[in-house]
Amino acid sequence: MTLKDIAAMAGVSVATVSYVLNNKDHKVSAEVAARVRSIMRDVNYQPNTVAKSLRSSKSRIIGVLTEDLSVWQASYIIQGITHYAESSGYSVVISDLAMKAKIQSYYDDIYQYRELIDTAAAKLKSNQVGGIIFLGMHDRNINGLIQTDIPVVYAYCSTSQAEDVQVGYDNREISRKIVSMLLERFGEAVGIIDGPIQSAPARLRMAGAEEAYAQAGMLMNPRLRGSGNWEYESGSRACKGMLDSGYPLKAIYVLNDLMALGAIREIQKRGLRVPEDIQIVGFDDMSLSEYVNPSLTTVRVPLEEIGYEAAAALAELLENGETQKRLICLGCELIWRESCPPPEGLPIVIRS
Amino acid sequence: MTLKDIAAMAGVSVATVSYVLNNKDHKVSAEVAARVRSIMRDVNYQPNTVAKSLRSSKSRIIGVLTEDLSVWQASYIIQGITHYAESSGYSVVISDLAMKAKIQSYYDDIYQYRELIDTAAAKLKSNQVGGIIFLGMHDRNINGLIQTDIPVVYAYCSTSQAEDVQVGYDNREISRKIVSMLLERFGEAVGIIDGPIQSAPARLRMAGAEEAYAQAGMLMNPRLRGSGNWEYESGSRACKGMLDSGYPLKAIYVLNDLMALGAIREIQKRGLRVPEDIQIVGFDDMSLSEYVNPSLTTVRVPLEEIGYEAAAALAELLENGETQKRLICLGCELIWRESCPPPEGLPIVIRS
DNA sequence: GTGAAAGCGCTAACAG
DNA sequence: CTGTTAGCGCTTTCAC
Repeated sequence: MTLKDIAAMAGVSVATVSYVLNNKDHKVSAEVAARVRSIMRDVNYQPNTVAKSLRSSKSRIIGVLTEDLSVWQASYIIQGITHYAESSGYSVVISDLAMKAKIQSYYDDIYQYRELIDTAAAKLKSNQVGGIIFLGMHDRNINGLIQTDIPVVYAYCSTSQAEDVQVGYDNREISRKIVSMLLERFGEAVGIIDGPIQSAPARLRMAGAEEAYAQAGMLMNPRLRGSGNWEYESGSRACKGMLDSGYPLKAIYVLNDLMALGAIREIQKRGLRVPEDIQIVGFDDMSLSEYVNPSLTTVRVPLEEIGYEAAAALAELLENGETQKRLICLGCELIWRESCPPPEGLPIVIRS
Repeated sequence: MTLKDIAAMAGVSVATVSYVLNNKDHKVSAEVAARVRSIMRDVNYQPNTVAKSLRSSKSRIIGVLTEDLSVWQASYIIQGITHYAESSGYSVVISDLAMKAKIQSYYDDIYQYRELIDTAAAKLKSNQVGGIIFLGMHDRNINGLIQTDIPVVYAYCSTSQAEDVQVGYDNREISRKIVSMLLERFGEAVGIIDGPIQSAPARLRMAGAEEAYAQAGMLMNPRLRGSGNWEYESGSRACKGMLDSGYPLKAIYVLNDLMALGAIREIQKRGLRVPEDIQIVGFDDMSLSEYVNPSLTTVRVPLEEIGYEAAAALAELLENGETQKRLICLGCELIWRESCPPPEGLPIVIRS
């Protein structure tokens, strides 16, 4: 079923049908438009978007380039992208670099990495995507890694190029608020488990924490500051160090949920209880953090919204050639659960 | 950069360039082919796949239609699909029904459901996908719900239409083996927490369990058989019922990880220990099941492989017009962890 | 072996 | 307002 068929059935030319299809109302009389439209509906006509974009050389296709599709955040972000796409007549094609499996130890081999990306971006382009949303694994800084002449939006990752449009979330402010709350309740007895030193989000979260200390006129006790690599075991280790230091410890802000679980395990291993003896706040709100024992108080990152906003920004770029929003920063929210119950039991809202 | 440009640079016609692009070796002399190829390489030529599929009216695009992208299994399966696609020159476009948010309580309103699917499938078709992989939420039976004239492969869901090609995993056999192992070790003191009655996989898992009982010449104690709705709370409830029955209980096979966590919580609440007092085996190997306390012994479903095989089957359908494999059933494996340690400490392999 | 040319389904001048 | 027409980049038949 093509434009031509519709045209024949309606007794008009293909041009006319094309006009009504594209809502060029001023080019076609109301009655003809109505007739054509009704025929389209009757035969359930679906325009061939491929031919359309071939001819008009502009496409309503969003390319999504993921560093690794299997990181748990990816599907939520992509759902946000498809949500926007479906509500705005875009379609989305996916390309997965599968970095975790492909380069593993070469993780820092920037050249191999660049080649992978270039190939994938080229393939995407040959599929006539109008632009690309790059979905990072969020730690690495991906300055200038993507070489292409179509618009790119960076989601859940960071670039330091000012002209890049990127959408992320507010690591710093939510951390400041959480640590403020913790300091107010537990004073000196607050610990922190940091992420890896190269991680941009970890640095931002620590900056927020330090701001909270400064505002409280307090100093961070270096013995109550551990550091991990985002993995479970490293959370246990860091927690062990803090516990062994002998300083009073009533609460720990752990910069991700996995390390928080590791920390909880270490605490419980020593016969201490969470939250009665030590409270724990994590970061990420992974899907199971609600179901562990004790359930985890943690920061929910607006993943779906990140995807949605990234798609919206790309669409704007595609349609207007530019965006105002270069740096979209979305707010997070603390989700109160058992590992750190809200003060006095009333769940005050902590949100950035 | 188009075929025409390449042709001009090589001093040949577009037809010739097209021949070498498509490796029609017998239609073009070796030297011309070599010259053209080197030019293509020099200018980094990327054929326009859209124009290609428009002209040849066959596409190397796989449409993935997900019932809900945010269920945790989806991203692994899709990674399998993209893995196959990338290694075989296909691209993949995604459409998400987002059923969880869109129809919620209308979950069983088959008509609204069908309309959603039809719309999505039509959109996919208008994007010129060659075929569709339908990614189910796995419980529902989706007989004849997809109406389209392009090939469809059903992944992680079930159809009872014999002519449909579907790829799933072996619920029954792995369950039989697990329950056999449990009966051998704990005799009468084995409980089971079932899934919802309408669930096809739950029925298969129960069938495997019953087979194990039959082979052992034993009968399932109805008081040690609970039933849930896959959710955490229902696992606690079912476990409570079994514990309250007063029958000796040394191990429970819980048909998914979430309910298994609920069951563990109930057990611990009563001051009993897992695995010392009661052992637990789950099903799914969700990403966090490794990190809960105690870590969960559970069944790993070959999600990536399901995606890969589904894509391979679709590709075969697209390229040959048919497949031998109508019903691809992949094996699962029991992952030994703390909640049910391997007998005698040596991790025997239980795999279907 | 190679090339000219028709046309996939659609858009957008341009002419009427 | 409506129709004619020339392509978008590519494949493929048919003639040379």
